[in-house]
Amino acid sequence: MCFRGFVLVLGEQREAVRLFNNPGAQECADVIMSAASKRRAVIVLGVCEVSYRGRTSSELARGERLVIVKEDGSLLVHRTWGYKPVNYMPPGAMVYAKSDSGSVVISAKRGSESMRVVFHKVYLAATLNFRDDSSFEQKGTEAQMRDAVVFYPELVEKGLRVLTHEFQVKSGFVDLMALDSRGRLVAIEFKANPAKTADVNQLIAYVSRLRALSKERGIRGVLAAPSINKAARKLLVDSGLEFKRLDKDECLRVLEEFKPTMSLLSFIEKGDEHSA
Amino acid sequence: MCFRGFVLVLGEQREAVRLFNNPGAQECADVIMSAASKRRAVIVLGVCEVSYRGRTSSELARGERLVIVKEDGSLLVHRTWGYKPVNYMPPGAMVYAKSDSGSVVISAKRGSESMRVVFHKVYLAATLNFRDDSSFEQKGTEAQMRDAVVFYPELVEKGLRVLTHEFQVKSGFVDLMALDSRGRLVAIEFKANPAKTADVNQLIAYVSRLRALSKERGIRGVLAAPSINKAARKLLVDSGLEFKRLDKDECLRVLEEFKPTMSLLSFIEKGDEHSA
DNA sequence: GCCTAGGTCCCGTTG
DNA sequence: CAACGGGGCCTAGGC
Repeated sequence: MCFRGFVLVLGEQREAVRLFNNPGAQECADVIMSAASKRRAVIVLGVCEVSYRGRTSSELARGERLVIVKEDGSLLVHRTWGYKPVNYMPPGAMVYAKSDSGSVVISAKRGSESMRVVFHKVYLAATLNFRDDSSFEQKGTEAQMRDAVVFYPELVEKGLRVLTHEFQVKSGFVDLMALDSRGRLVAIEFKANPAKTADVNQLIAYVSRLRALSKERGIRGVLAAPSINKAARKLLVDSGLEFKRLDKDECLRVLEEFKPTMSLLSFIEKGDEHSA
Repeated sequence: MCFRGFVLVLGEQREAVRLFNNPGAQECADVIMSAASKRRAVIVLGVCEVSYRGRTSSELARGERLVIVKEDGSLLVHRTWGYKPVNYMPPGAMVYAKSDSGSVVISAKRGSESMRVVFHKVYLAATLNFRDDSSFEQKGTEAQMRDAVVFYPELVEKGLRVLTHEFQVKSGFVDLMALDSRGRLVAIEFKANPAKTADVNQLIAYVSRLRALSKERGIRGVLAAPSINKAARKLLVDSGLEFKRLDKDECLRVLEEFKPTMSLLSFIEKGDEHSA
């Protein structure tokens, strides 16, 4: 069965998808421009080639691909394999489409970068009038590990008192500054993933900076992560720093437990802001 | 105009795209499973919710989205904005689809990670039988900058002689080792992008390692990049290291010029391998 | 605007 | 297999 050259409207109460089957070059360009003006996304399936000039430059010869023009100006060229788009523009690009001697030319500009997709044949174009206002909730991030320790410092060690977070030193930001039970400063760096040498280097830089600042020799550095690789552990220990295994799930349990308190705290903080 | 419930085949000589308009849950699941068995990509437009468990965990409530199931098992859930998929599985996932009480459930597993997309309504499914064997060529990478300097060391400075590249020290690999006109060792670190403090830290680690190894105090460290940010430059200079501006385009010109020589060299190297 | 750091980073390369 | 570094990284948050 092969139908050609008509438009389909899909969606029950509303026109969520409008399909253009085997559109001509001019029609396809019009569809893209019209969607862009209404801030709607478009997908295009067909035979194209792509060139990019900007941070590097690249050429992609003719092939069949899926192109997505999104409502924020991002532009993705996907092959039928691979996580990443083979070519793209991040959000914020100005996207234009025109017909040029039988081809559809989509060009995108963003600062000093530019991209050009030339479609020699378009099998299908579809404009998307999508509703999607759901929030995306994620659990188990590095920030949440840090929050868990703020609320329950014993996750790292007994007697720990939290001083501040995101403490700025010359070489960056220390995730958490605390005092241990013997009154020594502790710089804590959290990693949600197995700690690597780069993470240790980061902690080394922070602690050496802190030691330079305070002349206090007793400053401790703790790398808190679910695990640490061998080379990293050796470098850590050789540098006089410590590793503390911190389980993501345990952190999440703590956060769940402290949720009421957290809400209360956030209420109090807001109150302070008003009275300040 | 509103057509419902038929299949469309697009593509001139070949069935490049097969469209399923408003498919039922069972039909859609079958389409996905059949495409998976033939290693073909599928796109699905419709109303879905997504959950993910793995390195973190996430929930995405109901909304209209584009889902791409690729032939290598990667699975992307795209909203109508943003460069990145809101949920995804990288290549290598096992993807299954089934119909469950009127919904299409797509599940993907990959090691300890799993993802589940439930479509409450599918507007459109399309299987892609795409041909795309074009190579993707990119110019202006860090490796190419290094190669340019190997062939024309004067890009960094007069009288420089290249010794080796990717020289391993404890803290990593020095991009390029060379001797300057006065016989001093030079460690060169290339960056294709504006150099940051992290890059300087890397070079500091390398040079201090080299100095420890050779006891030679005259070892120089050079950071070669198109530009360097202020803080990084200060850290660099304070650490007794040097910055050399290296233009990407200039490097590319050099590579173009030396292309004949490079081919010759590669031929000779191959010959060496055979004779070795 | 720059800069810093996280990411379900992905991805290739190498030991 | 793990480990390491690059990426047109992208993205969020500070300043």
